[in-house]
Amino acid sequence: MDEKNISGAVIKRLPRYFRYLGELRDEGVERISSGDLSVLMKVTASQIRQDLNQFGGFGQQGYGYNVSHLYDEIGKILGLHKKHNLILIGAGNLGQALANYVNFEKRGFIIKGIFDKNEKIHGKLIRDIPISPMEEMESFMKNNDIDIAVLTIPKTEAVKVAGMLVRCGIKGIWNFAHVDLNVPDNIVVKNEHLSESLMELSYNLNRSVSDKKTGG
Amino acid sequence: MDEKNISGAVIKRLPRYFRYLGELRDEGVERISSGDLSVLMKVTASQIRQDLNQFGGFGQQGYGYNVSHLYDEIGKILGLHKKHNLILIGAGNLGQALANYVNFEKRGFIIKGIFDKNEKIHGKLIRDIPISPMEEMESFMKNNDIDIAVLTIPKTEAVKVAGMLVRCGIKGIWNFAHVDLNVPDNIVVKNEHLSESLMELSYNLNRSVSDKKTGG
DNA sequence: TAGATTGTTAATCGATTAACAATC
DNA sequence: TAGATTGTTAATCGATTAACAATC
Repeated sequence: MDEKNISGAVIKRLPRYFRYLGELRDEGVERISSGDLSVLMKVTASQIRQDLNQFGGFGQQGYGYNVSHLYDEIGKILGLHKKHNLILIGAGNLGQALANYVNFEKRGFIIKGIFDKNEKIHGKLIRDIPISPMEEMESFMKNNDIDIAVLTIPKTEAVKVAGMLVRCGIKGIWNFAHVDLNVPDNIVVKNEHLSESLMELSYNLNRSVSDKKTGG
Repeated sequence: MDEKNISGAVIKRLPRYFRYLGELRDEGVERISSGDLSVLMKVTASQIRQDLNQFGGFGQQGYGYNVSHLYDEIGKILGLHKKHNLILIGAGNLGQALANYVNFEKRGFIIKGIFDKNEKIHGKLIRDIPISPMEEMESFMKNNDIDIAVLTIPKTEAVKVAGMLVRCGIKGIWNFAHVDLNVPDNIVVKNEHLSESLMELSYNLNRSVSDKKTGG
């Protein structure tokens, strides 16, 4: 809404800038130039300046960028100054791993509820949050201002559950199921297709040294 | 080695083609045109033809593509016809989740060893594989023809362990630690920075409907 | 053969990099 | 002021889409 249309390529790079700036800030570095940052991050200085300027002039000629200020600004752009309430659907191994990951909470992503259809684990606590039956999801969402659902269930169920979430007014879905969810355009889906990542890695393994190019 | 230089953008799309073709094959579909596949996958037919032609003429004018054959060919391109031996380093929640994920094994990614520095869990079995101390990693790698290491340890340790892996002759690293590993050019690193994904999702949540664009 | 659909070239679009005037 | 470094425009490079001749 506030900014002009920013390309997805730029957005994907913001969290990495955020990470490097956070580390610099923690090391007590006050200012940095696009040139120095480009060496650190192994990207071009031109790209850094171009990217940051999509959002306004955070730098100053002859000086560079104030690390702490730029860090805060990128945080705001990414929406990290706001709290996001999440629910986790699917309390299997992966779901539990994500629920236990404290760093999300530090960034304002708060897991409010955990749901699973397996009644044997209902009531079990994960970081003080009880695992609840799927049937309770709908009313829970109404009462808890949930923005994001994390889907860590098999693909066969994911499509159905995504439909339920949409009806309950979810805004974003972080999808770990290996299936493409078909949801309305105003709902943000971020797929985490780990097996596709591994296949990409596999492809690159078989290339010659010079061809290789991976990372992200 | 065999193919000319293929762009990373194309490679990233191959696993998704592979998935759709696998599903079509399982449904008994024998052939499909780029046009029909483009509708299914929500990409342009032109892109499909362009992508596939990087690797040779898999189709036939007036007919389309043979689903089963194309599936096999893409599998080969991705290196899925070969077995890959993996080790998992870090048997915390996420590591255990990945180790328990059977589908990797189905695609030829076999976890041979699991290592963790926490001695309390040494000897514990995950899918019949005992968790071993880090000290045994080096000799294990020598005796077991390991291609890929899955790094599910905190970022503070990941850099150090990556160095060890390089010295042991690892070919690829699937890195879940939130840090950029600094390894020689001939080693393939695929980063899985989940928190950066979540930030990207967060950014898109705050955009207006029309701006939004996410997915992969 | 006629129709369908590929393989491939050309056109367009978008993203990255280079260059430099503005300015702190 | 002189030097440094941004913000921004222009040039380049790469990726996507359109178009159509080749051909099954």
